[in-house]
This record gives sequence, C-alpha cells and structure tokens, in this order.
Amino acid sequence: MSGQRDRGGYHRQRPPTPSSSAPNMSAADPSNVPDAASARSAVTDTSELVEARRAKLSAWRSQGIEPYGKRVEGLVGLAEARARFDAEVQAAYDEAVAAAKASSSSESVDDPRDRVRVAGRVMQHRDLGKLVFLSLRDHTGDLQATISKALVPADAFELAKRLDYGDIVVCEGPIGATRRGETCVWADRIELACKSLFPPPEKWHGLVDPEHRSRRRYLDLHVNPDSMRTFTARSRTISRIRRFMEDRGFLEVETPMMQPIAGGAAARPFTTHHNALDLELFMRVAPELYLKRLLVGGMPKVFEINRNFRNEGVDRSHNPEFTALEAYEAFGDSGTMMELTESLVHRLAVASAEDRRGEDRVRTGDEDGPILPFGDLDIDYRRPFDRITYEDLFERGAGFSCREIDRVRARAREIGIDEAKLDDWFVVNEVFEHDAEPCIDPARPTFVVDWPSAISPLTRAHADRPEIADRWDIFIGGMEVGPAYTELNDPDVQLERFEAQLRDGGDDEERTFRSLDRDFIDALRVGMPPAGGLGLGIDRLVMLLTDRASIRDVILFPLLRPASEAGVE
RNA sequence: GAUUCCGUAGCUCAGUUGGCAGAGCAAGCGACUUUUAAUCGCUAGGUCCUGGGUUCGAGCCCCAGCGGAAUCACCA
Repeated sequence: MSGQRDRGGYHRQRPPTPSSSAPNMSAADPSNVPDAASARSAVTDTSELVEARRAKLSAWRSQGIEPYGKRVEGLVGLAEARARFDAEVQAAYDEAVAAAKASSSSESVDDPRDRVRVAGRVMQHRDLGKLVFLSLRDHTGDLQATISKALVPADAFELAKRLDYGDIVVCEGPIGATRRGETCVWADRIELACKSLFPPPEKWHGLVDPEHRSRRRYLDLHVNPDSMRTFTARSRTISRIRRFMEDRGFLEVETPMMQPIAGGAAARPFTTHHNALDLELFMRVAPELYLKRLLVGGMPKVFEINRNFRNEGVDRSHNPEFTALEAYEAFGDSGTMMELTESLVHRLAVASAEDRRGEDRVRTGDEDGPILPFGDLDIDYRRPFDRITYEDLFERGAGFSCREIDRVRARAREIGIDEAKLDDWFVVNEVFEHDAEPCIDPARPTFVVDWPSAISPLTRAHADRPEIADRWDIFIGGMEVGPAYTELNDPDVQLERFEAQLRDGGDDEERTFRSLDRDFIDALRVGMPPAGGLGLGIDRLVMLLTDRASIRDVILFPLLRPASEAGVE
C-alpha cells in the first residue's frame, strides 16, 4: 500500500527524538544502526523492486545511455504503424530472403517494407535468448516490436534484453510480421526514452481496485485501455458540444467561480477567503445569475461549460465538483431549449455510436440507431425523445391525480413522509419522486414537462396556469441529466421569490450562507429579454455515452479522501 | 451523516475450527532466434490497514480509528 511506503519515507526523514538512545540518527549517515522504525520501513517499502530498476538506470548511465531521452522527430502512432503493414509486401520479402538463402548469395535483399519510427511503453517483455519481443503501448493501441540479435548493435540488443515493464522506448524499423503472423516493427534501432522506476501492476489482471485507479490515474490510463478510451471519448464529447453550440450562434463565456453570493441553485456552497481583500467568498454552485446578466447586457446566446461546486454527499452520480453546460437564449423559451437539447444529445449519441461502431450492442445512426448500451440497458436515442407532463407521469406512477390532495397526503404518509408541515405541492413532489420518477423508461431519453411552480422559483409560470412552471427535466438511463426553463424576467416577481426562499426555504444552517443577490435584481430591472435557459450535467452525459456506472469513472481526478497516514502523527 | 461489506507480497487473489504466512504474475540469477499471460530451473520478497482487547496462542474473535465500495440520507 502506498501509505506504507510513504510512511517509510516519513520515518527516514524524521529527526532524532530526544528520547532516542542512538546518537546522530540521520538518513545522511549510512553507518548508523537503524532504529526499530526504519528497520520496519526497510522491510515494507518496495525498495527491492525499485532498487533493481535503479541499478539498471545507473548501469545505462555508466554505459553512456541516457535513461531520460530527448525529443524525437517523425513518430508514428502505434495504430497507424500497424495499419501500414502490407501482407503482400511481407510475403514477397520473405520469398526473396528465402531465395537468397537457398542460393547462398551473400548479396543483401532489398527490404520493400514501410519503415516506421514508433514510441511506446513496454507492456510485455519476452526474452528468448537471441530474440526479444516487446509489446509496446501508446494512446492509440498496442504494437509488438521484435528485436533480433542479428539485426541490431550489441549494446542495443543488451538494452532490449534488460528493459523493464513500464519503460518507454523508441524503435525504428520496417513494419512486418513474425512467423506466427503477429504484426510488428522489426526494430533495427532501439533507444530508451524513459526509464521507469515504478513496479507496475500485474500485467494480466491490471489495476482493478477503483480507489487505486482514481488515485493513480496515470497508471490506470495506460494499464486499462478502457480508461484511456473513456477519457478520450469525454474530451471528444466536450469539443463536440462546443462545436454544436458555436454552430448555433452561441458565445462561450466564463463567469466567476468565486462569488460573494452563491446563487442560482439551492445547494450548499464551499467557502473560501481572499486575503488581500479580506473577503469571504463562495465557490459557485451555478453560473446562472451571471449568465443572465449577460443577456441583460445584450449578448443574445451564451453558454458556459465549466465546473460547479456543491458541498454535498458523494455517490455514483455525484461528485462535489462537476462539469455542467449551461446555456441561455434570448427570445427563446423552454421549448427552444428542448429542441436544442434533443438535437445536441442525439448528435452526441450518433457520434459516440460512430466512434464505437462494431462494438457489442452498439447501433449506429445508419443501423436503425443510435442505440448505446448503459449497464443492462440499451438506450435508444432515436428522435423524437419521449415527452410526458409532470401531472401525467404522477398519475401513471401513483394511480391518481396530483390534484387530489387528500389522496396525495395519504400516500405521502404511507411512504413515511412527514407531510403535515409541508405545502401541498411539496407533498406532491415527494410522492412524485417516490412513485413517478421510477416509471420513466430508463432506456429512452425522456422530457418531463410542466413542473409545479412552487418547486421552480426561477421559472416563469404558464400564463393561464400560474401553479405550473414552464420547465422540463430530461431523464436518461434513470438519471436526471438536466433541467431547462423559460426564465423569469419580471424583477418584482423575482425579488418576491428570492425573499420567499430566504424566509421559508432550507434549515438554519442553509440560511446562514444564503443572501439576496440585489445586483441581479438590479440587472433584471435594466431589462432582460424573455429567454430560455438550460443546464446539462456533462459528467452524467459522458457516463451514458461511454457506459460507465460511476461518475468517478468519467472524472480524471475525482475527490477522494487523502491517502491514509494512519498511525503516523 | 447512517447501515452493510471489504482492506493479506509491487499487482491480482487464496488462507479451513484461533495453532509455523500461501499461489500466480512482477523482481533477481541462469537457459532459449518466432513469442502472444512465452516456457523451463534456481533465489529472494510480509507492519496480514492502524491502535487496543480476549486468549497459552489472533490474518481469523471483540472494541475503536483510518481508507474504499455498495445502499440510504442530503442534492432545483
């Protein structure tokens, strides 16, 4: 365990204590007798494995081989190098070599095979005496390098024999195949690009402990190709979202992550402090109130893809910092945002399915898709997505209308809700979450439309039905991926809602950090055009597109408690 | 924050009723020019997460703590 190794280092660096019986116990003095603590650490750290590698490192140095190489030109990715293999050329070459051997001609045969220069991490190392096979890996894939004693200088062959798993090498030679038909680089040059000092995970089972995989993502990425694929897919998804939004005329903007008032969502914020200004600040829980100020300023369509921070629990679909797309369109409404969201999610699904064409259970757009597996589900992203009203969904789940408030309250008591002190619509929503949300088909993206105004304080109500807000939420794969609203732009109504929120919402602890964003009200008084607003959880979207069950599998460095130093003060 | 489960070699994992700490891979030395988790011989490698307790004796039982996972709670 890393904790043990770290602790070993700690012991070695710890200055002698007054009670220590041995004088001058310092790491710099190798002659001293180790005390009990350092004797233990010498046993528990990985020094034997690391020392073997260090020994090679200094051996290379003394032979004039630099173990931490330099810039390399003209590299080809391993997948690309593999693609350059030509079986016919190889066959012709084999024949020519055989013919030359048969005629015992001393003339060398011309090699028509493509030459490549590749680099990769050593993932396998098979030494057969005068022939060494290396499995190299880069972010594009794996490729074998074959080093024959007859084809390289003695020192290069010695290097190939003595390579460790995890070392990074540069090889150059014709792309060909072995007798067993494995495509490979027949290296006639091989150089060390970087010596690895770290004992790698087991080559067959790899790194499976989820804690380990997140903490040492750098290992996870090259040991588990799935992980590299997932994070590559995440990156491509985010750039596709950018392109989509830009194509539709949205301007990407950046608004403060540190805010004097954490507004835009009812979530607990993280606090921080600016020293020079002696200012208490909050990490943002949402960019909403700043993006709307930009609509006031005259930007017609804005979006931001960035981090929100919420000081809440952690589970499979929640990380304290998460990435969201938030977008606002002047003169739009929730319907505008619905069309935009459906187009965007559909396009992302089409592109992901295309990237994963041929994979089990994946159907691309031209194969009656896109359909992408997510756990046990095969999620069908074909347009149009499903739509259902909040009230209809409630009735489907509960078996009666949410307007029958006595029955709603009775049901709430049945499922253990203390309904007496809650307003009607909050009781409705408790029953909705318990009985109705599970009725949404998880294999179909579903817009749930027309939510109660009471639980949507920043949303404009329907003109003819003030109790219903012009809002929808999209659910995919059993997760809420995001909401959209027809934004409230009446400053007086907005002020009222804020004040009601401060008065009624949340507990005492929440109220201590809530305060009213008067500048935002001022902005609305200047005048914000009617607008549609959207928020989409990018991490959850990536989970769906890459079939990962946990948000920690799609965030490169998810929040974890610091590794244990238990037992060390 | 609650409950349950997990923590043994660098990695992946066994460990029986409480009775000498195990395997595979990785590592070191040696053999091998067509391997594919190469193979074969030899060698070495342990704070059984930490701290207490019970016991003649604890990896195993009990208590507390640390870390993780799952479920729940929180979560516009």
